Parts: sequence; structure tokens; C-alpha cells
Amino acid sequence: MTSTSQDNRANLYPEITPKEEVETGNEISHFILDFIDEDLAPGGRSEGMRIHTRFPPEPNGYLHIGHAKAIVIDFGTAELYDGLCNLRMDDTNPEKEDESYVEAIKQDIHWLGYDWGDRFYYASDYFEEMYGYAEELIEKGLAFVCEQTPDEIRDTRGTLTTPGTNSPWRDRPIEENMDLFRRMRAGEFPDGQYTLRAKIDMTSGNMNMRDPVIYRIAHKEHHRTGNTWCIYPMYDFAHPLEDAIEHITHSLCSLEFEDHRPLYDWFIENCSVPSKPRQIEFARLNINYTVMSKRKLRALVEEGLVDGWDDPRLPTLRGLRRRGYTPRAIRDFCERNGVSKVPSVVDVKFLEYCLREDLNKRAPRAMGVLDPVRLTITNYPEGKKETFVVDNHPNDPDAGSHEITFSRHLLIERDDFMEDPPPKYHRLYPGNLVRLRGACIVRCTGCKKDADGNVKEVLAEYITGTRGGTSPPGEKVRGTIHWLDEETAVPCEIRLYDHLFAVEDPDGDPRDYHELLNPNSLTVLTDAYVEPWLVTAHSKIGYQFMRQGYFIEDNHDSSEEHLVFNRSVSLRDSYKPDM
RNA sequence: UGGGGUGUAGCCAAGUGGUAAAGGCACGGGACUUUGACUCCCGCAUUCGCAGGUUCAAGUCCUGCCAUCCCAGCCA
Repeated sequence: MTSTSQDNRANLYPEITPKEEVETGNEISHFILDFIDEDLAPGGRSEGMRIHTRFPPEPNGYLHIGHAKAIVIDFGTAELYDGLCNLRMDDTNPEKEDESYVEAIKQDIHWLGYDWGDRFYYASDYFEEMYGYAEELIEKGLAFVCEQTPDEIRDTRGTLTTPGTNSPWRDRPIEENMDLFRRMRAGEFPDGQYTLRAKIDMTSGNMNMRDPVIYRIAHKEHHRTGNTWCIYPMYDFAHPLEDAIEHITHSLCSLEFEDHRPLYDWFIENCSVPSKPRQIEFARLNINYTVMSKRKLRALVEEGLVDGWDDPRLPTLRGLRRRGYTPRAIRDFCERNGVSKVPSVVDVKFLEYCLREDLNKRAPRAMGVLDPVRLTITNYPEGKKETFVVDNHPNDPDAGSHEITFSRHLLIERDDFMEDPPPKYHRLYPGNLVRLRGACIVRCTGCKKDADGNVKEVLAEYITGTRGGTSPPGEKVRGTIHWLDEETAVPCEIRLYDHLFAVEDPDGDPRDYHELLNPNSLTVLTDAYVEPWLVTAHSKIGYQFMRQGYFIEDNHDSSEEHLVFNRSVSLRDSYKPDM
């Protein structure tokens, strides 16, 4: 179908790694880096140490672009200081977590361009050590076994404005606490019978300090430790210990953990851990016209409102990948947004800009017609055919070239013809000269319509001496349009995407989210055509369909027999009809 | 009548007492153009949530106020 002599270098541009990015010098500066610099300075808490961070996802869902920001910060910060970043599954709750997410998470992080070397861990690896620290707290009189029910705990915790009251079990003797805790571990009690609580301060203004539960009984099989344990540590207790055990120097997390920091520090101080990590919080990423919470994403998937976790309209990394987002663009987006403590909502236009910027430099150009109408070159003989060579990239000669064919009957975009155009319309209308990109100049001579007045065929004649598309002497051709040879054009399906939600802030809208969905978030074009080159080119980063946008083959549904393209993002369009 | 944060342009975001408040996105205008793309130029906060105060000098320091986000899981 396609010529074998084509210079096919659609994948000329490799992904560059984040490390190479750092080396090519992005100047990044924000408060976390300032803190680290202080810690590294003489007399600082990290003086002489190698910076060590971690990314600690809970394996209970797929990663989204909000996680990407955290990943870029965690791994990126380590890279910046020539330090290390661990990947750790925070699997302390067997009720919610599952091994099936683990591989997906690792895959997505690798895809984003980061690597944790041999430092892949599970929080559950440390259950024994954590248990030891809990016994230490009991021994120090800093933890007690409590018999209050969940309701009682809630009732005695107090409210935001009133202090809590001590549990009646708070002063249980150390030996008794130890005995009970060991029997909790031994499985002598049913779920919920006892908890282990830290003994801190029931009157604290910080709710987290009101004798928080640090161990609960759950006779539940854990995805890794099986039935070894029937007591599991809570996040607030487990996390600082995990960090300390791994010698994390800086534990970077999101803002909602800010008021957990006193608790974090309390455990670090009161358990004889091998290192003293510092927790620093930053604002998580939000983007308008979408939702980021796992709960809401899950609802969309489970209700079948989208096509799985990798639906191209979703902000999941799998969705973005299927949509055609490059790791480079996502990293760039995260970095350029900066790191601060301002709860912010970034304009999705900025994300799109980052993608265009990347793809403009690297994506091979091709022609695709989304909404076709026939263009007949009336002075070009029926049956004649010729071939043109077009560059794969207008600004980069090294990107190679490929061939396209031309004949009497072509396919053009329906809106590139108007019988009665507004002023400054540079495309086809009776009498106007237009360039068929890469082929020649034609003059529009009219059109044929069906009984209902719909344009069925546009008519034009080519201007001799304009082969390749050079302007005829003395004339300036303002309009250039894309086209396909009807004979060789390959039919395909094209999917156009728009915001999943019709409102800017779905989270802040009181209406039910079903009402907020954008009914036009997906448009399927079944009568679209592309160059035959695309059947075999297989560009990993997709193509720019000239004058349209960037498109990538769908990683589920496309095949050489039935091509399916997703529009990753449209081109900027500054054309405004004068009315 | 709790605790912890945050307020610099439509959106991000620098700024750490001293000549004119970075930069990017968006937006508007122009040049160039075989993509109405790209690229390139120009414009876009007399003012930093508000009100006082300190100072020769305040977005930066002080006081008060306002707005807004997070916290009452045996979730993370």
C-alpha cells in the first residue's frame, strides 16, 4: 500500500529523562528547596547527609496527575541533590488495598520517567519493627490499650471547640497494657474489642493529638503478610516510622497532613528510631473542569460514565497516556506550576499548552480529514496520478520525509469551502486561489449540491507551474489547506475529546455530579480519513494532523485494519470570522 | 470563645525593608508563514486581602480586621 522507499523516521525523538532535564539546567526554586538547603548547611539537621525522599502511594487505586506532581517533587528533589528516592507502598490497611494496583503504580511511575533503583518497599515489610516500637511506647507509659467502642471514642474526643475527656482505660498499668497488646497480636480478641492508643493530650486544640488510635484489630488477610497479623498500625503511627526506618531525610507530603506533623514528630521523638526525618507539606494539584479524588474517579469508572480507568478524558496517568500526553509534557507541567502552599486550581489550558509545546517540536506532520467533502480538479485528467514528497517536520529537516499521492478526486475538510464566505476567509470559495499543501495551487470554480442544497462536491482547477505549491508569479496565495487523495486515503475513526465536566469547579458545585458532566466530552468521527503513511508509521508520540491538532493511535482499539485516533489536543486557532 | 494553613493580575507564581512589583499561561494587537500552527515583536498589577502603625524607605516589620482551606475514621 505504501512505498517502501519512504524515509520513515516517525520516532526520531527519544524521550529525555528527568535527570537529563536537571542537567540541562531548569532553574527551580521553592520553599522546600530552601528548607533542605538550610538543613544541609553547617549545623543543620541534615549536615553531611545524602538527601533521601520517598513516594508512598497506597495501593488502592490508579495514579492521576495529582500524584504526578508529588512524584515530580519527590523524585525530582532527590535528583536535584543527587540523592535517592524510594518507592514505598503504604499498605497498612488490608481492608482497602490490593496487590493488583502495585504493578500498575510501578508502571505509571516508570512511564513518567522515574526510577527507584532497588529501593522498592512495602510498609508491611516493617510490621514487626513497628510492633516493637509500639511495645516501647507502652513500656514508656506512652501508650495504652483502650476498650472504648468507636462510638465512645468519638463521643469522648470532644469537638473542634471543646476538649475531649480521658478514656477510663488511660491509666491502665504498663504490665496489663503489655499483656493485652500481646494478646491482641496473638489473635485472642475480635475486631474492635481493643485498640492501642498513644497517651498524649485529650485537651489539645489539635484533634490529632487527642490520644490517637495507633493499632486496631482486624482479622483480615493482608495482600502480602497474609494472616500473619490481625492487628494493623494506623497511618499516623506507621508513616513516621517507615520514613525513619528507611532513613528518609525529607518526607514531602500534602497540606492536609500539616496538623499531623506534631504527631509525626512525637512518634519520631518517643520511639528509638534510627533517623529523624523532617516532614514538609506542599499544596496538592487541582485542575479545573475535572475531579481528582480517587472516590469520584472510581464512581465515574464504576458507573460506566467513562471507558475505564484509562479513559482519555480522565486525569489518570493511564488516561492521559491513552489521550496522547507525553511524560515530558506532564513533568514540564508539574514543574512549571511551581511548588507552594497556596491551594490552587490550575487552568487546564496550561496543561494543554505544555503538551502542544512538546509535540510541536517532536511530532511528525501528516494530513487527516475529519469531515470530508470531495474536491474535484476539473482540469486534471481522470486516472492520472502523481506523487509528492512532503517533509515530516517543517522546522526540522532531520525528521525526514514521506510520499503522498495526488489525483483528480481529492478529499478536503468540509469547512474549507464556503460558497458565500465572510471577509478574510482565505480558503476555497468561487474565484479564490488556494494552495493544496505540498501539491499545487488551485482556483475554486464552484460546487455541486444535492437536492437539499448541501454541498456534495467542490470544483477547482489547478494552476500550471505551481507544482509543489509555489505561488504563481505576482500572486500571493493566502490560504493553504490540507487534502487527501480519494484513491489512497485510508478511512479511520477519530475521537475528539472535550472537558469531562461542563463546569469549572465540579468539586465546589452543589449539584449532583451527573448533572455536571459535559454531554459533549466525546465526539466520535466515523467518516474520517488519513494518509496511508499512518497505517505503518506507528509514531509513539502520535502526529500532528496539519491545521487540526495532535492525534495518537488509540492503544486499545486501533489496528492496521481499523485505525482509531484520539485527538490529544487541538492546535491553537486564532481564526475569528468577521461577522 | 479550638488548632493548623493560605491571601501578589482571569490562572499559576517570583519577591526574604532600598533605584521602575520577575517569569509563564490566558487574553489583545502586529510581523513572518506552503499549517489562520510554530517563531518573533508589542501590550497587559501606580499596586501586593482590608485598615492603621513603625521607617528617610514596606508586598516585605508591627497591630487589628476580613476572606478562604484543612482537622472531630479503629482511612491514608
